[in-house]
Amino acid sequence: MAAKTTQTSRGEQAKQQLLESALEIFGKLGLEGATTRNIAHHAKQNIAAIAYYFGSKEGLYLATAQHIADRLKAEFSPLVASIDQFFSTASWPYPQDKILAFIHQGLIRYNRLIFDPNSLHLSRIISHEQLAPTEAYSIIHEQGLALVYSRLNKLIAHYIGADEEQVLTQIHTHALLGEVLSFRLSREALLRQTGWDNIGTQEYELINLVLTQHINILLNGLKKTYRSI
Amino acid sequence: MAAKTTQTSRGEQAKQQLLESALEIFGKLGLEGATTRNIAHHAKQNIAAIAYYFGSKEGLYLATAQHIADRLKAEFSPLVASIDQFFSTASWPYPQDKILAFIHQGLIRYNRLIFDPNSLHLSRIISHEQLAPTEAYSIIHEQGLALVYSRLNKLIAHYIGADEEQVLTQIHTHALLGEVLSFRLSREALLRQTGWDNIGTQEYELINLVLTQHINILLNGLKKTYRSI
DNA sequence: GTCTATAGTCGGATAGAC
DNA sequence: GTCTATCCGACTATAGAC
Repeated sequence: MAAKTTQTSRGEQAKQQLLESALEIFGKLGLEGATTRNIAHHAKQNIAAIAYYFGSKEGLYLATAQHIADRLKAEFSPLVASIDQFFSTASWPYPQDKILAFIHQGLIRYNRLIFDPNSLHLSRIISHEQLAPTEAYSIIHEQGLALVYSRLNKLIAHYIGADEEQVLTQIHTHALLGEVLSFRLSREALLRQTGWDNIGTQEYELINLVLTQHINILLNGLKKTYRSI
Repeated sequence: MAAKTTQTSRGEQAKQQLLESALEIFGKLGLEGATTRNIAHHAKQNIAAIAYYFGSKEGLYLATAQHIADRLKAEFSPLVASIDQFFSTASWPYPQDKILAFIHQGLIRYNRLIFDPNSLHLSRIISHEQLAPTEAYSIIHEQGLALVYSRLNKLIAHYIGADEEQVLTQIHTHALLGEVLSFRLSREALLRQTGWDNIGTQEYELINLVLTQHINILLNGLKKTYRSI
């Protein structure tokens, strides 16, 4: 039994290492660019292990997508839970300052995730999938991104006084989230224009400052527009 | 001489067709995913033609980047020229409504370019390069994107009353441009959240409407902030 | 369960015919 | 200048030893 435990845990460990290396190397090189040799070598496992544990390169890629979805869920579920609780316990009209605080928390947490060195590869893969969606995108979106999008959209709708079901409202939400994402997705352009050679703590703080300001200006501006209708 | 002209033009045509196919296929599949066989076949040329005209697959990729930079230049140089002329002929304080109009023109033109079916592959390659920059990104940025970024930044600085050299100002510019880009870069997320199955004319108009509104709210909000300092 | 050796496939580049 | 045929390297997947 001791032997079995050791073997099982060794297998588990091999799987974990393969997954983490896959995250990194798929992130850097994309599905096509990455090779199973490369991933196996980086994970200090032999090439056959990938076929054994994940069936194929594709299987490993999908497992990586599931891993990303799980990470997103873990990262946002506490916030999502407290937002859901807020809406189910607070009574209408919901306190506006509380709603605004939730929106800030959500977007700032998104921004932090994006630049967290431990999650860098994660956002690379998500971006790749946005550009050229495969089956993996469904996993990531439905189990991960959609959580954040829908809550953020609901919060924004209630703050500016719009209908959360309306497409126009969803576009507002998308645009706002786009501000956050642009710092990751157009990272290279940002670096060149600012002359930065990296986005470290200082740069991150500046970005956060600007984002916070933009969120306030935009949401309060939209609120006025919707009120006046 | 007639023969020579014919041959030259045939060669030119082959080069052009290869370039256009490369744009499309590199855009769809990325540098790694695309194959020279695929590109040559799509261009109705033989495989050896790529090596002959562009030296290698890499050479073709760089030529594609140059092609993109040229397209960007062609698309924006009239606007850039009139902006430069505006700043050199108008006297301080520059008429604010004129500046705002230029900003709208720039961003809306950017948005149009992004969704123009003829330019779709172009923005795909740019996005790929933002995620994993190669030598090609330098060509695209320095000869194409930087033109737009710098003029837009100058306009925004003058409108909100900030210093165009300041990093903070550049971050404002980046965030604003990010709103536009997000509709392309996070296209898949947008489609899923709105339930759209494509971004056609109607959807494009809605996006434009929201963008225009956001630009006005944000810039006027920032203007107040900077005034009050 | 784990690993090595290899089969089978495909892609980029090139030699040489026309 | 243009094209076909082919080489060589690299990749995924698998068969079979341990």
